[in-house]
Amino acid sequence: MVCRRRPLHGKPFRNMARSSSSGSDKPASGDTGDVRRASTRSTGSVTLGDVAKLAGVSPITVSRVLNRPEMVTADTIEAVRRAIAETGYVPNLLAGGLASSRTKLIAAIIPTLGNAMFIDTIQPLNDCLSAAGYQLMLGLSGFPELCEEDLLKAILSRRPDAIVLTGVNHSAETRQCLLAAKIPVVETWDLTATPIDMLVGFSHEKVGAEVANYLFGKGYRRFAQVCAEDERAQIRRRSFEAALRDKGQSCLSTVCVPTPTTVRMGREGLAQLLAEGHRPEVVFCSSDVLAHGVLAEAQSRGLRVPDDMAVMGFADLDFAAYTFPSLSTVHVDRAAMGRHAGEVLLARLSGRPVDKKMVDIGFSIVARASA
Amino acid sequence: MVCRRRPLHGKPFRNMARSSSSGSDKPASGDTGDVRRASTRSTGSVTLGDVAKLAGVSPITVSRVLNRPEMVTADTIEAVRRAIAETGYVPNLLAGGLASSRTKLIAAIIPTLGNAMFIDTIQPLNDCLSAAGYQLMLGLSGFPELCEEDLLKAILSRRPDAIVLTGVNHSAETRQCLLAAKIPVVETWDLTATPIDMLVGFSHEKVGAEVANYLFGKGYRRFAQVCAEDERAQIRRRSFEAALRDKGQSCLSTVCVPTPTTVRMGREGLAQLLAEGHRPEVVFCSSDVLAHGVLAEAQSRGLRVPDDMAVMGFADLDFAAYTFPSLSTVHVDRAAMGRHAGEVLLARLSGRPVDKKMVDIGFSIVARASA
DNA sequence: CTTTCCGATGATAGCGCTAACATGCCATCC
DNA sequence: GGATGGCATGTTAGCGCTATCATCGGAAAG
Repeated sequence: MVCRRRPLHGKPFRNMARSSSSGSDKPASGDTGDVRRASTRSTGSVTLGDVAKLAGVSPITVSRVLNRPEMVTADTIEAVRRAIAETGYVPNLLAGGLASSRTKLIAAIIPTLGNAMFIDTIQPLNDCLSAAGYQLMLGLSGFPELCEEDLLKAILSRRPDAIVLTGVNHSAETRQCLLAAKIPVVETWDLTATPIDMLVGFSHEKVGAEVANYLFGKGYRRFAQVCAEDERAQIRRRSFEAALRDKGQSCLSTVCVPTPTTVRMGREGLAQLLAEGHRPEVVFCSSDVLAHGVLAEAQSRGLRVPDDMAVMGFADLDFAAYTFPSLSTVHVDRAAMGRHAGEVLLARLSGRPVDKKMVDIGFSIVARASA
Repeated sequence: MVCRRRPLHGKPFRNMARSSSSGSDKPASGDTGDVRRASTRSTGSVTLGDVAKLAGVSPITVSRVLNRPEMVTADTIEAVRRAIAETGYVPNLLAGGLASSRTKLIAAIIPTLGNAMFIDTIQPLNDCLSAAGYQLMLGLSGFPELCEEDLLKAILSRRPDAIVLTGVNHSAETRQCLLAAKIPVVETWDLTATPIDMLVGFSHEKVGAEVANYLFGKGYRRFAQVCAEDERAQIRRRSFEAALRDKGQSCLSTVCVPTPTTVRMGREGLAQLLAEGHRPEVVFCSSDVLAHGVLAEAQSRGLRVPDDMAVMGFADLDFAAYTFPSLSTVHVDRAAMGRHAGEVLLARLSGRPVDKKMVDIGFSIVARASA
């Protein structure tokens, strides 16, 4: 049943004798009595060597079956596969990565899991990478970009083959670490003239300006905002205000809320605006989640949306088209960002050239019922 | 300025000579000319040995400064820290993990990132673990539990120190792998009489039954459901129906939708129920997201909630209290599940005994405006 | 003053894997 | 028929780190 291997090259199969010094070693009395002296450090788990012994080949051949099967004949593969199944061997990627300097690990740093925006980028990134045999490791920076460097070092200590970052503002030390690691880097969710390596994002400045244009064009004049404290949201907010000024308008008031944003913050944000005595015709929110809260608060007060007050969101999250009334927002192709990041990384890692190192995926205003 | 180390024990400091065979090695001519002959495989990055040389100590001492500083005197630590900063050394956890069989990596498998329920468990788990110096690695199984085993093997090949699973239904092979890995395991989000190792969850059967009791008690009689196809949702659904039967009632209709659930599916689910000619008094949804969609669809049709139709959700996601009308639902302390999982793992990993290997964290009905 | 012990540090030998080169076999070529 | 080359496989030597035990100097004990 078991495919017995011929003794290749007439040499008796002998391996795993790693104990004695590399010079002339006096063989153990029986020669075949190659008793693997249980090292004090042995972990006891099945190793590639165990599989090799069972299959009657050398360890490197097992390694090849797993990593470069095209180098091995069909029946060797068969014998090795059988041995792997029989032993329940699970490769040790720590050892493999250490030896080859390739870990098949790609890290992505996002601010939080609590924001569906980033998740929608990560999911396709993960799909793309795992299809190519890479594993994605997520790092959560928490929004304050303070400890990004520590997180990065923790991640780099696992020697990922590449890394995906959210945002483009990184400390000098962070850039330094990344450069020193000499691995492909993709920054996402924003644009900059000075990317570390590769980049896929869109202009938050333009978003703010275009939203201002859109709302102004629809005839709204009394503007307010509920805006998250995160960096990119603040960029949108400022360019929104700047664009209004260009039209001789201004923003009545802006309520700032912490990140990640919640529906509750949206409700309380509108409540605060109204409590301050403002009666905005339209509220621009830095996320659809906030917009949803504003919508709920408006309804609970009997305000009709958009007639009494219009609401504009950002991101076009999956629910935006299905709230009542449906949410006008800014569509960002988050999945495309993730896919693109995955593709350029895979290209780099397989040695293919990457033509466009910087990609602006743009955005579009989605006019629905709420504004 | 630099704290020069005395030559301990009068021996000249000599290390990193790893090239020649272990037997008698003829020293390079000048003795001090210990030129590190660039190996063909050298990765070029800063190693612990480089730091050691700069600090004037042995590599193992640097290792101790990083991992067990209590074994090292204050000024040695100081010298090593300085050398680390100067060289920009980033430890290689592949090598460290390989040597010590401890990776400081903990893996968690969840079905999807698209469901806020699981995220809310993962976030506190992550916080808890990273505070203890562990890193969390997420694995996404996708809902069909088909390839869980492959994912698990990919994860185990990185030799995590422990693993967190979602759900309790695992294939025989999966259990086998886990047992063979000999690491702590926590199953979450469900209960079972036969956990692999440790467990923290709640009874989905009881949820279904109690929701039936609650809604029946409020006087509703015409029941319908919109229910995700996932395993645990189906358990809730069946026990909901069983409990209704016990009261001589029945469920008019159940619309099943794929996972992860979206607001859209909720809207379409209610639309389908109504199109089929049902006029339920209350709709029990397998997630708050679906419930939110049902709410929106009801509003868009001018149905008053809960007067014309009541809606019940599940999970008590962060928005549930802030929709309009606010959502009656089943509260599950997802964060506590994550914290608990983290705590028992950390206890195990630090050798402390875990008294309660199985924990039922329970749930509670939250009566708000919608039902 | 010697012995004992302890705390700080070092030398050695792997952890399990793969890069790089070596080897043997066979088919092909002149 | 020997040289040539290509292919499948094997041997050797690390990858960078830590477990383990050895060692050393000095404090405590006798």
